[in-house]
Amino acid sequence: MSTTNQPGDTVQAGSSRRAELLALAGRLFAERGFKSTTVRDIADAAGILSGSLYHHFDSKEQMVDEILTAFLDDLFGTYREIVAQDLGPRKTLEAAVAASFDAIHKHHDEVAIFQHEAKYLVQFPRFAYLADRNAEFYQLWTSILTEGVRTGAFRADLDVELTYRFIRDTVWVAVHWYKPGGSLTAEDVADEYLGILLDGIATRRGKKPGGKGSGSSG
Amino acid sequence: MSTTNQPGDTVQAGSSRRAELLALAGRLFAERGFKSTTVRDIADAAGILSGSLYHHFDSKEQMVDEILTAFLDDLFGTYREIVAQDLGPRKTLEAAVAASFDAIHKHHDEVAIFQHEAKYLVQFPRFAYLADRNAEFYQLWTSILTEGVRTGAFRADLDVELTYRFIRDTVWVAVHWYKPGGSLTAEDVADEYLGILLDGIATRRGKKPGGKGSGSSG
DNA sequence: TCACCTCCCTAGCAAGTGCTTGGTAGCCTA
DNA sequence: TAGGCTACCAAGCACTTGCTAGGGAGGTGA
Repeated sequence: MSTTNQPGDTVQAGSSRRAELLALAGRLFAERGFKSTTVRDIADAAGILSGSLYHHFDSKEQMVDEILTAFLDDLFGTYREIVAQDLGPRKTLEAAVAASFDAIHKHHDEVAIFQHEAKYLVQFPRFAYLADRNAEFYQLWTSILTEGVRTGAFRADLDVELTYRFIRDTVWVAVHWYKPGGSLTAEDVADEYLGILLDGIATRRGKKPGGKGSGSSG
Repeated sequence: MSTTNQPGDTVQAGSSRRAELLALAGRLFAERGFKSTTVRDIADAAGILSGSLYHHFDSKEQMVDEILTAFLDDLFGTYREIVAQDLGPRKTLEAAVAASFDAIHKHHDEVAIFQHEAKYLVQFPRFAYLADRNAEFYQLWTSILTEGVRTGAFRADLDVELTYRFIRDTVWVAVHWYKPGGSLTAEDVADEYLGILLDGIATRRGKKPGGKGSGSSG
């Protein structure tokens, strides 16, 4: 796209009406899924006809693309800031978890879309960047965990790969039940989760740390 | 449906061809989602035409209904057996987690379908039973946790509601990455997860002396 | 031989899909 | 007052969707 509109071009990204439509589309994509949301659904929600959407966007794909790109740029910017602060493994993990729950709070629809649609969308060349983001995400968390094991902040017998998956999943899947504006703030949830993740739910009973979970303690 | 087939009825549930088709449909529903899987996709996978599916099934909905019903009957049967054994909170939790990962191993597609489609399907009267199952699931886990807090097996300051969500989510979302036949068995994964859930990933430092970490940073 | 069964095919319908085309009303600027 | 802009509508195209109607091949039992 050139810097000035050519006749027939869709509207510039700055338009406020465009932003409204994107937000509406995001809400529906998050609720019903990308494929299951029709352009007529989006248009109905906006009070216009489906064809009119194509004044603003080239395609339905472009809508979800813009939503995800903006969100991921923002989220990974935050992650990089956290890592750059060099807080040590434990504090870095705490900050990254908090930032993730904060993202669920502030960008609820976007997180839901990313979580549900990335696997499907990434197969299309247009969305190849989603794979890069996933790789960066993996790198971020596993290096925190590995460093923590090295320094002794985290248990030496930790399976970093599995722990990464558990953290990733638990954090993002919270988008299913976390409601912005509910009684629990994102901070509350992050604190409670970090409590479980770092120290576990069991009480200490003279049990040796580092043992596998199935030790007898009736 | 009556006990004998009427002309025009679909085939009885016992047919082996029918079971094959159900398994194929389950695989596709799990991979692409229920709405995004077309009857032509299923028929293609089976090497027949889409219309021929309607010899075996009344509708696409019936397919997913049968898949979910059979799976949930099986899963909740297992849960009830565990609870009936009265093992105490910690062992009950361990057994329930293990049973859940085992379900992911043995009924991978079904778990994926349940996890992704329940929220959408439950809005239709036919699938109202999904809400009952969710309620039973909630009851199962929160009573284990509450009992554990009462007996002192779990931390007194535990937020049972939140902890329930974390456990539920982490367990089921593993269906995304757990591959039956991979290097990790469902038991391995369950053990590792229980290790994190019960004792946390952090080494003991602030709480009690005796951990090997020396408090290097933050 | 015949009815009846399972399993599948051919052909197609009505509704819904993303998207396109040509046009219009109102606003702003020179 | 002409020209260009934004935002939309009306109509419809090519295709996909779940599902249906009617039929036929091959097997089974009486």
